[in-house]
Amino acid sequence: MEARIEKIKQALQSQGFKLTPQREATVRVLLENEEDHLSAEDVFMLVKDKAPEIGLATVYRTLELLSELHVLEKMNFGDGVARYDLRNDSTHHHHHHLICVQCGSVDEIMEDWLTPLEVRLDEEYHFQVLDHRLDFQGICHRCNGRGKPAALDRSKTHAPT
Amino acid sequence: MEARIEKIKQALQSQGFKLTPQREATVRVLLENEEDHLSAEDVFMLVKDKAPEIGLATVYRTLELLSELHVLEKMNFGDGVARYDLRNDSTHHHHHHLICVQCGSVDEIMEDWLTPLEVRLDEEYHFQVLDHRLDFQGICHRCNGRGKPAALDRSKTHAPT
DNA sequence: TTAGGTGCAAATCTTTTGCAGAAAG
DNA sequence: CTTTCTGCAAAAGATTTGCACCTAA
Repeated sequence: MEARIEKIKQALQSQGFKLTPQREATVRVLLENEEDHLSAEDVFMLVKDKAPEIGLATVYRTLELLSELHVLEKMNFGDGVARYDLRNDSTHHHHHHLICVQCGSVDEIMEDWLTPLEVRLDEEYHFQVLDHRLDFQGICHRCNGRGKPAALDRSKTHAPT
Repeated sequence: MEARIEKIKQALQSQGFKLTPQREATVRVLLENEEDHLSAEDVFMLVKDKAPEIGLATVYRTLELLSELHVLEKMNFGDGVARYDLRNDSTHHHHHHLICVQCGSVDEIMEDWLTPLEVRLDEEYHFQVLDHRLDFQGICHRCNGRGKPAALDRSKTHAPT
């Protein structure tokens, strides 16, 4: 935990930004809720517990800044709010989501299934892939009663609102 | 063109809705700009040429209604506005987008590359896929100077704003 | 002391909604 | 007539911005 904060601190400082108490509180909230896909409002309410004087605008500015530094990923599941996801270290981050149309949950798959496709894109479409995102809409294991699959054991979940 | 409007009219009427002049003008704009991914505002401005008295709220209501009828697909590329895409007939629609981080263009791939993955999702993740969406961020053929690939000849493009 | 940061409130932008009147079956 | 639909204006909700003050190298 501390090591990851230190790393984020360095990412900020390398670009001339500071890890202020407000930013640190925000980062801690993100680290503590890494399994979820929090919205700015979610983060704001959680940060208020640690630093009640913080303003919503500061949270937005922090999330925006961390997104630009590629510490966070800003994403949109179509529910009207942006959600943010910490990127794991320096390794490629793969965004494969299982979005349940019934309960609204979002599970995240940690495997990368797209490398072969990226090769094809380069060769057949002359497109140089920098990042990707893959979302599936459907019925999750909770709603279809088939039980939790072993493959999801290391997944992140964003519970429905 | 007329045949497709007739089909949409039937989709509306089968659910007790009418193809009003405003809705028809909206649908015609969508048909005439099928290669683009228009926002509600885009559609509104184009519809005004045909029917200057139309209100923005009507456009929003029409787009929402057509999305619910699965005539349109509502999507979000992270630029702050919802964009709409006509679905092709009754066949499955595959949403594979090449989003250029440099010029902002969005090309659409019409192939479906994900069927094998959907099988795996069912078997390994107990997730029943209803729909999917795959976005790649990167540098497009226009920006990297490698020329237009033959594979893109039947693609849709949403030009940068 | 100087650039970066913050909180607050106001502003902006997209989208939705209430309402009274219009259109269609 | 009764339901659906429309335009307008107002409202709502998310995000951004202007500004005066603050805080660290």
